[in-house]
Amino acid sequence: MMRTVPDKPALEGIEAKWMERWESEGTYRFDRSRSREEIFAIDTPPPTVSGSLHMGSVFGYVQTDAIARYQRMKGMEVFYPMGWDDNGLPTERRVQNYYGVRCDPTLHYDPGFTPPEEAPEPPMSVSRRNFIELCHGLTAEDEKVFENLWRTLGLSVDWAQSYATIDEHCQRTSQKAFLGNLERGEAYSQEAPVLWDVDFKSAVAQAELEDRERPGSYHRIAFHRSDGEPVYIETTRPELICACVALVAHPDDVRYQPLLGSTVTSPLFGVDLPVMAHELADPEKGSGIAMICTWGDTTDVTWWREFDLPTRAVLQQSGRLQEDTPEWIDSETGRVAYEQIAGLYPGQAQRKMAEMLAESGDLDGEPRPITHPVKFFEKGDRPLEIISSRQWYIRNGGRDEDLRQALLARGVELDWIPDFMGVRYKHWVEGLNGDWLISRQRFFGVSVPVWYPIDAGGELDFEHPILPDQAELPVDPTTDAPPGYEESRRGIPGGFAGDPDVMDTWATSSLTPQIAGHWDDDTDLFARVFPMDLRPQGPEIIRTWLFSTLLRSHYEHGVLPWAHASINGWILDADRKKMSKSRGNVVTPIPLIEEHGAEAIRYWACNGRPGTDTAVDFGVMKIGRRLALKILNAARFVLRFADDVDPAAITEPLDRSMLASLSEVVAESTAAFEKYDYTRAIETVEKSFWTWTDDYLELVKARAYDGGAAGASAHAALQLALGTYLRLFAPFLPFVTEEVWSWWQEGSVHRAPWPSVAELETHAGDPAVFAVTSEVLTAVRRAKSDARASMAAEVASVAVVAGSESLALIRQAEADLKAAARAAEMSYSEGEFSIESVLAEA
RNA sequence: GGGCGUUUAGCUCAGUUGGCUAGAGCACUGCCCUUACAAGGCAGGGGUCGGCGGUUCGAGUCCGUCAACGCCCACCA
Repeated sequence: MMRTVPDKPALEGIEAKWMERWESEGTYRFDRSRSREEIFAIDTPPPTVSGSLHMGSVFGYVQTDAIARYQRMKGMEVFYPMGWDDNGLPTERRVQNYYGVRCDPTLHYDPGFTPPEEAPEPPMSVSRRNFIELCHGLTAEDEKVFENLWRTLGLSVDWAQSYATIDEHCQRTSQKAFLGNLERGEAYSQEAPVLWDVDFKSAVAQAELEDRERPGSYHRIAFHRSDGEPVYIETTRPELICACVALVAHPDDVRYQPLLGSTVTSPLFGVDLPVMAHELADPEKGSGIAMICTWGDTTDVTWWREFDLPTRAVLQQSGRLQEDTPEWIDSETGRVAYEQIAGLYPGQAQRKMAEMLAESGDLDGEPRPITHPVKFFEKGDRPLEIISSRQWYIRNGGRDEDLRQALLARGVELDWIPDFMGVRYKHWVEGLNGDWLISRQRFFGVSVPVWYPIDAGGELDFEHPILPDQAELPVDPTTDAPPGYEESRRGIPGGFAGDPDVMDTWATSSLTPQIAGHWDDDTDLFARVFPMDLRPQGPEIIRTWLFSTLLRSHYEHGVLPWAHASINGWILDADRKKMSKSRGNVVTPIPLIEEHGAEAIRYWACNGRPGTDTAVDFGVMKIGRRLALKILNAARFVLRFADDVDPAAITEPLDRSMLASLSEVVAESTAAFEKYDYTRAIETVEKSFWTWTDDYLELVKARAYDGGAAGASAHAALQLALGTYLRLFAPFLPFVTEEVWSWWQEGSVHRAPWPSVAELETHAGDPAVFAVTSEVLTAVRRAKSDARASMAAEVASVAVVAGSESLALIRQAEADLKAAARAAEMSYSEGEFSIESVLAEA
């Protein structure tokens, strides 16, 4: 092959060049003819495309790519698809803000609709179908931005395998899996209290909650015993007194023991309430006795369940108190009081209640401001309320000890990288307190694929849902008629009603192995890639994505979805603060790539260990760029000599010694990669490479220029080493290694075989020759540096004092050493190691 | 309140089953245009390994404890 080494090698332009070449040559195309044992399958996280690009996106994906590239060179066929998570609330929210629209499912589809140039204020209402079309359009744009980023970074994904969680294939997979869960009794619907976001008007799941510290006020309020004596409770939610069903105190609390089993009446409303005893009532909190409402918090739900208390729900899905006076408030004064707060939001109602209670004398003192944790939907802006509603659930072990134990066992079976991440999974599963709520009262998602019969009285029969035919999937029950019904029977007695809900994003993305592997329509492919090898992901979604994927696989296939889970760390800014939009310290990757180059960004990412928080560090990126440049320049030197080299010509002890060291590096790097320890791998290779360029290249330079048999040995050794280093660096620095490889080798370095000890060992000698020779060279350099002389300064003599074994090693490389040190004479004597260099007169 | 992780040079980090004077890069200092590389090279200074206590012939490495920071979880009266 013609060798084409540029005169002035540069990094500029090579990224774009190889990005295109890899695509056109199908370098990373997956070959599905290979058997399962020959395939390495990766369950890539589908990024939320409506989210912003940030360094966290870059970090984990590059690390995974390094592993993928290693596996590919090792000879595995790598199944490395990319998905986009476009389904769900984040997209809806982005579309609402971007176009200034809101979805109103009661409107009819407008085929000619185009959104206004400027987002209108207030937002305009559009039909469900128009809204969904806007979602599809915007996510398609967002996906292009992400794909461009991934390509720029050099991710070796097979773009032919891409999927999007809202596409038809994903919807079909998601609905099929749901119907399987339903058939086996793993999914069910139930009318129950749920955590409700009043802005999104949707239920949310336990995994999507977060606590936020919020200001509140303790109101000390009198309830009344039958003898007229007050019983004071302290509450932050006086507006829920109208929904109170009981009071509760600790059974051992002597203050309230006399009250247990008696009845008190609520202030203003005059409702009779029993006083109960429960261990969860904390004598230290407030006055030690609390009111139970339906429902102010999750403890209320617990008490309500355990005591089988009546349901007195007043909060509506809108977040307002209901307009009509509840029937349990049956006194005239009670009704008058309720009318004051009817239809208000909780905050307004609370202020009104405080006024009314002060007036009636039931408020003791002023409300006392406090700060307390309040449950929020992680993407929400207002506190969650608890309301009663019918929702779909998948059993997850939260209410079934056997299942919980089985899922904990799966967590133990999984290989966690790093190990301690398994603990997070364990604690999450142990802490589950309810089944997984998967239905959402939203629009841009996969429909819950069921309909309900409507009886003659107009009531929906939720116990006997009508299911679709498999062949019809995916279905949208809000527009499609169920099997055996005409569309005209929708919503009428004796007809049917479609379930209006969609499934949560996680209900679909928990099936990424099944989606990517085409479980529903390509059993041959699925058998070749499933169970997968690796799930790389962030730590914050262990409780969601990892857990739910494991659960679905456990149900559907009875196995772990993958053998290994690699959890990356957090990205921190220079001040070691976690990056977040609210802090305003997010660093976006595109400008960084433009400034430092993709290789530099990759180098930074590959130096972040799994599970270890990593700071964005421009210094590290700079080093990566320097390394890439060094590879170019070193290669230019190596390849300036003979075109045809013969490895059999490698006879010089120094050359054979260098190759022996390199062989150790190959072994160490391979062992590290086998343990998914890519940082160890790059570290080992990099350290060795710098020694190679700084010492070995300097030592053999003169001999290489001189030629002859000794020169031929150097030429061959240099090329053998270069070819090895390029392959060792290829997983990390794919562009520069490919560029140099193309100067003198056929094919892609990324499809070249991973270096082996076997290919080097026949040319390897004693690694100590190179090591000790380097030491002597360093000592001579130090002498020159101390003398403030140029490294090119002539040295009259170098006196080496060392042990006899070391002396013997050094003598083997004497000629190289003299040339590199510019030394006229070398002398040797036995003793404590020391080097004495006498510089020649200037 | 519970759990996990981190704490090593000014900065970012290595330090693999406990073993010679604790390492790298950046930054800093000095020298050097040496025909692969000046967006470079060579050399150098710099740390009582968060505190305390313990095990051991020997501890950055193991155990206990405390502290700071980060993250996760927790029943919000």
